[in-house]
Amino acid sequence: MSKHKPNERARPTMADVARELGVAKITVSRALSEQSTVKESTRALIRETAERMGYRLNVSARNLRQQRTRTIAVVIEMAPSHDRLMSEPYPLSLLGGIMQELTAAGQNMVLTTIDLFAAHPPSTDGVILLGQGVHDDAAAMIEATGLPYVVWGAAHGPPERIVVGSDNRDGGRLAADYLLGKQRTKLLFLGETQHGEVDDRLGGFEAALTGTGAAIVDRVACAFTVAAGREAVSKLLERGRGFDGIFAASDAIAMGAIEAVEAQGLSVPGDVSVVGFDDSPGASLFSPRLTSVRQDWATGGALLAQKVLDLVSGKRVESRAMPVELVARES
Amino acid sequence: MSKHKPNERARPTMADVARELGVAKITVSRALSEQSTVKESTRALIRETAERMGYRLNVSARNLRQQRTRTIAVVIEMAPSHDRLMSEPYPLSLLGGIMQELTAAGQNMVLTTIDLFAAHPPSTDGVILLGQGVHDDAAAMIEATGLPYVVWGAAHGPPERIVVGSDNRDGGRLAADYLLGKQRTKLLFLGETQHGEVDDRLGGFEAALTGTGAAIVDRVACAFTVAAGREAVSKLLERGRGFDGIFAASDAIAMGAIEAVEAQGLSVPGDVSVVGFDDSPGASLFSPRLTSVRQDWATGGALLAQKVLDLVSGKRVESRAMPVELVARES
DNA sequence: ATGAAAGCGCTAACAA
DNA sequence: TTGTTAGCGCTTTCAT
Repeated sequence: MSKHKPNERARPTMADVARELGVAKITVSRALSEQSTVKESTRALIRETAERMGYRLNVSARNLRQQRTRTIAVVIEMAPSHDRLMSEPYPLSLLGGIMQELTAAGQNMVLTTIDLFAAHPPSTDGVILLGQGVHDDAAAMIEATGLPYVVWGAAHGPPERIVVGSDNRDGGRLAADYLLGKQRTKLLFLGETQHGEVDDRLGGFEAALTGTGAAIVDRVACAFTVAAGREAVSKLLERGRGFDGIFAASDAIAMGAIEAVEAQGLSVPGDVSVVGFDDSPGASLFSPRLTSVRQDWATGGALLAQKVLDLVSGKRVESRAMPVELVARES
Repeated sequence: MSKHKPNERARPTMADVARELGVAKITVSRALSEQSTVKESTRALIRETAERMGYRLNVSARNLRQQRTRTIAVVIEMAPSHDRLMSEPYPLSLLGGIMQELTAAGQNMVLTTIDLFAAHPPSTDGVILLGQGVHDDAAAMIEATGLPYVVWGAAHGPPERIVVGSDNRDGGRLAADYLLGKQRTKLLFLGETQHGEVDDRLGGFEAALTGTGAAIVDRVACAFTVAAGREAVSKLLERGRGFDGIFAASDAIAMGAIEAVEAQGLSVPGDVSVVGFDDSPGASLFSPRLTSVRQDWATGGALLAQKVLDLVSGKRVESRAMPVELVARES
């Protein structure tokens, strides 16, 4: 019958299904997308025939025709790994929140690194960027694509950029209040302030300290890992203990710091009080159980997703800082 | 000049760039994909012009024309969340291994749930499925798409299905050997054996016990959470302690079990020895530090990615069970 | 080294 | 309720 193609191995297209039934392919299109303008009996027939022939929609073709992809890119700065699980600033639960929301909206999510995104841009309608990168370079790269995008992090960029993040300044304040409540006066800050969010944490911490008698006696730039925290504090302790309280920019750093303190025969919280950040899963498992500032990752992720989808559909959108909460435990 | 379109707001296409320079659009295409058949000077000119005009490749159009998407779908069974971080059978590091490998191959990754995949199939060349689902239903659904796919889990399905997973039977054996070495003889197994991987763990555990004088005295189906582990063991202990060793299908379950044991005034490992599974990040933080069977997630993820890409490019591919390792700690 | 024509598979717009 | 026509933006094929 079909003189066009001698029955190749390839999968059938709408044209094939249409020819089989003697209808126009637009009718097949309408039927399979359940449009009510097609008679229900016709729809059923087409559905069955398509099924029987093994027909599958070619998503690329539809994306091209409709000029949209129902896909959002989530761009992270580096690949996750086992030893970074707890220390990563952007954990699985942030992704979970994003995914939940995108899924509910029927949107797919392509997960990619900043490098891959630059080299092989995927086909997407919008972008969620987790972390601006040092000096905003990641955000600038995304901006250049012209796609709608939102960022997780600190609002240090241009004011028109949509940013969702925790209220890191307030997190710093909470940490300060906790340490002040423990009568700590000589405080140590551990964290890399090149990172906008960490800078905000330090800012809020300092602000809450002014006029209290307590003060920051030292600050050490420090990666988000247990090892980095341990090393930083070990070095400091070699020249004697000049502090009685620590605010660490992540729980991993805090754990490393505590290990270093205890390695000197000192006790936490006896000699030194410690506050971490993130309330990671390990915080309540660690010994001593870690006091930490909790971020609401899941809600943050959901907000990111909502906002980027709103941007895609042309709505106006605003930045948002999410409240944080101090979880007081033993440290 | 351009009489076709009165300079719309839309982004320029290759045709626009071509018209601007008075060349054919195919030349623009060739130049931008750096084909050596185009004179270098022409290439440079086209590159600059495209850049100046803000040209961006339309990936959907290319995907349609080339009949491939450079994208692999990773299908998970449910969205990750904070409280599941440690207990999930498929953690971030598995994803990390997949991502690393796909990224290196210039492939994008779309992360999706089984439901979303069914409702809105993304445009992909292949699928990595994490977990077959109960009764294989997830795998069957993927199979029906006709796309090349590989599965993480246990090789309980049809033999032609490509499966990558840990050697769970050997993991069970290692757990048995450890408990036997601690002179434990009345053993408890905690885990949901509907789950193929867990079933293999139990199988290897039982096999290693035969003819040793030790035996399984009880087994409880149990979700992958701390709470489920705690509850299962609490219930058992209400009628007295009939066991002196526990093999739990995950570290989270093991932690819950230990909490329940200690809540009765018993000690781990004094009265009861416990082996977990996964060696999750919390295992070494927990008190007592948890003995656990470690899976090599990152390598597993990398293998999954390699194999699905091989399938996509028509190569022959085989299933693979990865070695596991017992990490002996305090429990 | 460059170009012209064709068409990937789908759906919007406009008939009938 | 169904059909016709056109075209999304790109790259393959075949010419020049």
